[in-house]
Amino acid sequence: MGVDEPKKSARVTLLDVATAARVSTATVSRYFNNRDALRPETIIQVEQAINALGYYPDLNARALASRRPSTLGAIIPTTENAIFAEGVESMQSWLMARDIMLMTVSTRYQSEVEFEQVRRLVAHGVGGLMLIGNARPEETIEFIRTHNIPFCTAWSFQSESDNPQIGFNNFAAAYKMGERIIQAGHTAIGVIGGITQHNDRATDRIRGISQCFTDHGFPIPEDLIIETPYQPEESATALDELLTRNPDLTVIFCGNDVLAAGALHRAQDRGIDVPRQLSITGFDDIALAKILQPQLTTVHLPHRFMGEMAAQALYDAVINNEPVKSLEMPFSIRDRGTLAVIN
Amino acid sequence: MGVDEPKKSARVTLLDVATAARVSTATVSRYFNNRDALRPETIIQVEQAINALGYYPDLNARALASRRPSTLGAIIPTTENAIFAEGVESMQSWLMARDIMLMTVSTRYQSEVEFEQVRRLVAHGVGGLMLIGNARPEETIEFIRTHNIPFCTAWSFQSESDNPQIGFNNFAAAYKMGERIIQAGHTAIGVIGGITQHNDRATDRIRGISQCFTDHGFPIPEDLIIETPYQPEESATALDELLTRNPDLTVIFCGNDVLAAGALHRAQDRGIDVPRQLSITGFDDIALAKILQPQLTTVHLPHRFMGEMAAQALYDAVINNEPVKSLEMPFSIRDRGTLAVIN
DNA sequence: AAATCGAATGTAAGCGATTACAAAACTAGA
DNA sequence: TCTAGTTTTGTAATCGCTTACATTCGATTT
Repeated sequence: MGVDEPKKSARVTLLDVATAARVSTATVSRYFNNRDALRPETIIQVEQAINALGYYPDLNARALASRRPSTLGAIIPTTENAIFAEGVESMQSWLMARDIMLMTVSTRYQSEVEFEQVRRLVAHGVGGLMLIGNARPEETIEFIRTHNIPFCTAWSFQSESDNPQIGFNNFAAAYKMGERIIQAGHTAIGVIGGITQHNDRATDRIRGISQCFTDHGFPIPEDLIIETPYQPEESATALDELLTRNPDLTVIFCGNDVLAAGALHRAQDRGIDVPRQLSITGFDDIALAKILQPQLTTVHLPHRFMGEMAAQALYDAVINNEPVKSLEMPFSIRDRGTLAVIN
Repeated sequence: MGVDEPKKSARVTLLDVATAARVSTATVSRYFNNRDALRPETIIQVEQAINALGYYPDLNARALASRRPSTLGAIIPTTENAIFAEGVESMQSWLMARDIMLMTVSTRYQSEVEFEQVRRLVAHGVGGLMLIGNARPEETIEFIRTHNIPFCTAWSFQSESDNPQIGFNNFAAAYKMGERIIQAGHTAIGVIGGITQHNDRATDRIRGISQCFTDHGFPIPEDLIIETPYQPEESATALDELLTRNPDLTVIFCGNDVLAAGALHRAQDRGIDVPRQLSITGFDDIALAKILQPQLTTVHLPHRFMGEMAAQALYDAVINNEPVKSLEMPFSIRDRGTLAVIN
């Protein structure tokens, strides 16, 4: 280690590169943003200086000067639920390839904090925002609109909403699952759904299954629909309750896979054979669905793909100034081991 | 809506506030950064202007001007594993309360890309960096050190490493679990671990259990230690293999809970009673551990707490210029239903 | 009333980039 | 050779903020 080593390695700036390459800062900047405007020899000169100095641009400074943001934001309920974790992960990797960073924060299902998080993300300069679902106080969207920042909602697609949405129709998916269940011969159903307050996905799923059973002549009694937090223990308790209210239930529709896991677990604890004596259906098709025993019959959703699409939509909006375009994602039923055919 | 509404809401800047409050920009800046230096009346003036205009600071510009970063970075293997997802989530929320954003990216276990991600995060101006584990090419740490940015590694604590670490001793934890297993009367053990290449956690866990059994006089034959990716199906296959190689195994030590779930699942598929005929242990204590049937006996680790500590360590380093201090986290065994006492 | 001094505020130079606009260097055509 | 028209490069303002330094303002001291 020499004595004359720089102690505090000050940042290598554009100016340093320019000086070393004997050109102006504008030229170096062009090297990154408008290379075609440069003579080949100049390009080489600059390139050498960059390599020699180990320069890389300060993306924040660039964002400031160019008025073109270098980050996007995503606000999700929780990373604990793999569907969101996977979704933002694929957003992230799609965006990173384009030199955009994603800032992810989670509300942990405290919807009151979402607005504050929007503010913070905007203060941090995000050029676009992804939120989950459409259920929220108006002022949040208003704030975003006022500040003129592109956004979309995801994991939900509701024709009645005028937000740009990259999501799927939870109502339809639940309805579809209902049809499967009815086809399999079930009429006595119990429902364990997520908390519907401030959660349009949970709401639509419950609405979907209810509507389906009503349409087919088996309206579900109100007391056979229970809302619980997305935790296995809660769901287990709910199952007990449901079975108390109607011991003849042959199937439990669960609002997501975690809930289904809890119900399955409890059923097995009670010595109930799933699916022979009781069928259980899930929703989301997270990895867990295939780990459970028997494997869960559930609604498959393209979470990763959806994340990527959201990233793309936001990117196009932010970088190319296009309006954010909505996109309805497909869903499908994964028939596995927890839905039995009866008659 | 009126005609004279501002079409493109240009950003409200410090200058706007200053003008409105009839003070200089420096004064407004002081309102945020050095309020004590202001006369009470001035504070009120500025406050009113801020509220009237709905101003909030541009954190990137602030970072640029103050040379004090407003973001930290975290690079994790995957969000698919809840331990990391939870960890970064708690980092994030701890930091957000302090006006710092966390940029999280995942390598998806492709360790080659980590270096590139470090570069990108640094380009995006992160003031500090958290990496997972200590196994990586030297140049990565070298790069970080050269650029003088504080960092720590996490989820691993190795006395032999000189990285600042916020983690736990994987070796010791596995060793401890080994002692439990031996206490329970087992001597014929099989191991299903994660891929050890570029993964010191996986490595140390396997080393720990091996060393323990060796120390107690039951060295584990090499062919009874299998490495597989962290996926239930892989683990299931590994279990089959293990049982082929030695049908008399009474216990399987798994490198994490997902692996344990896969093994458990397969064992049950084969009609093996867990734990009566075969015990299985996990590692990490993720939510899944309690969903499984029977519930998993596993090593409990304070993932969220660890994330918070890492955030704190980095924060102190970045904001207060302290050196990053290491911290060894505790672990404990959660005795649940998959480890049986035999003979 | 003048001098002194600390507190409160203002001025203006950056931070590291981008980008109008201007200037210089080429290229071709006459 | 000179001029007009393109390319290529440079100059300098700007993005929104912080902060060293200078200035002003009062209150206190003499």
